[in-house]
Amino acid sequence: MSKRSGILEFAVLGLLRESPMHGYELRKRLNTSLGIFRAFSYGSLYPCLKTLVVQGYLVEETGPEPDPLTVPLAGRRAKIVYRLTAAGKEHFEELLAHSGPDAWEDEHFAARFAFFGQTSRDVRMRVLEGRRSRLEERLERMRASLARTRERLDDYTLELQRHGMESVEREVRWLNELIETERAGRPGGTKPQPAPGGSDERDNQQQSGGEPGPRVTRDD
Amino acid sequence: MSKRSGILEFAVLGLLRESPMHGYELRKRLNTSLGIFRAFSYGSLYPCLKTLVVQGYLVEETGPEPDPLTVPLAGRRAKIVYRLTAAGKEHFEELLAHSGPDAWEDEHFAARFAFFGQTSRDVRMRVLEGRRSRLEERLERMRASLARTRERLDDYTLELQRHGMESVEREVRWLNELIETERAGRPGGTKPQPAPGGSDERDNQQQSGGEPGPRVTRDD
DNA sequence: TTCGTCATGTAATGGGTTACATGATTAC
DNA sequence: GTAATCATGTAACCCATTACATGACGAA
Repeated sequence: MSKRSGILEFAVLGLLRESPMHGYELRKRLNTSLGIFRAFSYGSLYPCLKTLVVQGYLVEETGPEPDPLTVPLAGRRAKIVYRLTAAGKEHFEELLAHSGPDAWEDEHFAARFAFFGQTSRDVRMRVLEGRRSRLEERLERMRASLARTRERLDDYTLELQRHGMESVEREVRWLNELIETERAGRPGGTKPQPAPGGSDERDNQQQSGGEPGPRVTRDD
Repeated sequence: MSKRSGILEFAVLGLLRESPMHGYELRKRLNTSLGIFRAFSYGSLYPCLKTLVVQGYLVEETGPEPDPLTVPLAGRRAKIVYRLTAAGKEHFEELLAHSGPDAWEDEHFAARFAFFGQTSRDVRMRVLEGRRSRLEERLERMRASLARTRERLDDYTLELQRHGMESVEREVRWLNELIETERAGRPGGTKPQPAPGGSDERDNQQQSGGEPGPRVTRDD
């Protein structure tokens, strides 16, 4: 009942950091706005919110203060709006910076990336570089395994491996570009709240091959 | 204790179809040879094997028949070699053909693809096309969501979505090529046991952009 | 004789899902 | 007044993981 450590918690804190919301709305944003996350269900979202409240990272606010005078009904079930506390904000900051051992895995990385707009540049750099080196390890192992088993596998398996490797390679290139852009960006050390003006030189035509990593799954 | 329905079961059956193996070896092949699968742990593998035995899809064979005369030791703990039964083979075939609702998701698809060498052409076609239409649905939703929220998101979120969409688009193109190759291939309807001779015209230079889909994760 | 690797397992836990149950509000 | 969708939740399960425990076998 206490150990919440998943993408969901992270994403909830991140979204709530931008503005208070109630559960239903939260879930929608999880599925659509961010584009990255697989569709979390209410079955996981609501319990998660509860424990975050218990931990003191969130506070519930019952209803948008509808002026008790105009709404005399007693048992009126109101929307529960969740607001991030100071402790919650701090906790989120820690999660961003801390970078546990699995922080570079696909979904964890995607989740972090999704909140880059709220992240300081040095943390962004660490995340991007961490992800990159994780992918490079992956490539290493794939290359090794491929060399070991070459010719002993049928064409389909080979094609699958080749395809997988290319995907990873592409993502590495993508990361390289992002890192370079990041390096060249305004040297200001922190919080570019609205949006990073950088990365505009090259328009969105077709170069700059975007790639595989960030998992996109179905929303509702 | 009865409902085994995961990638693991599928992969185990598929690997065992090629040849009998014991658990330890099985796990290694799961992690490396196939390249696709995330590293399954013994904690999931062995229980899985047990239930498959109970279900009659596998039989255990204790040790490689080391000739009882030469090895008189009584309690000699032997390797347990698992062999696919006829029922097991049939079951695997069903799983391949059946195509439940989540059969087109990333890992399920990758697992199926990994056994294409043992799969009939029409099933291969169905799998590839199923995957493709699933991805196209995904694209549809992504485009819609992007159109809805354009300009209201910061550059990073946008970049992430763009990147995600490109990944999906690339995989669609990859599938298109595979499907075309499949269509053009030898018209023989079934089991190209060793390897499909097709898809050789275009060498592995750089066209035919391979892409994102099949999840590759770390092995041990 | 000790270390690494092969080899097999179990118990507790984790992070999520589905299916279900309920009720309020809005649009027709 | 009824259907869709907004809104909140619970219980049971799923598929896997980690950490742990055991032991055989080969090579240094």
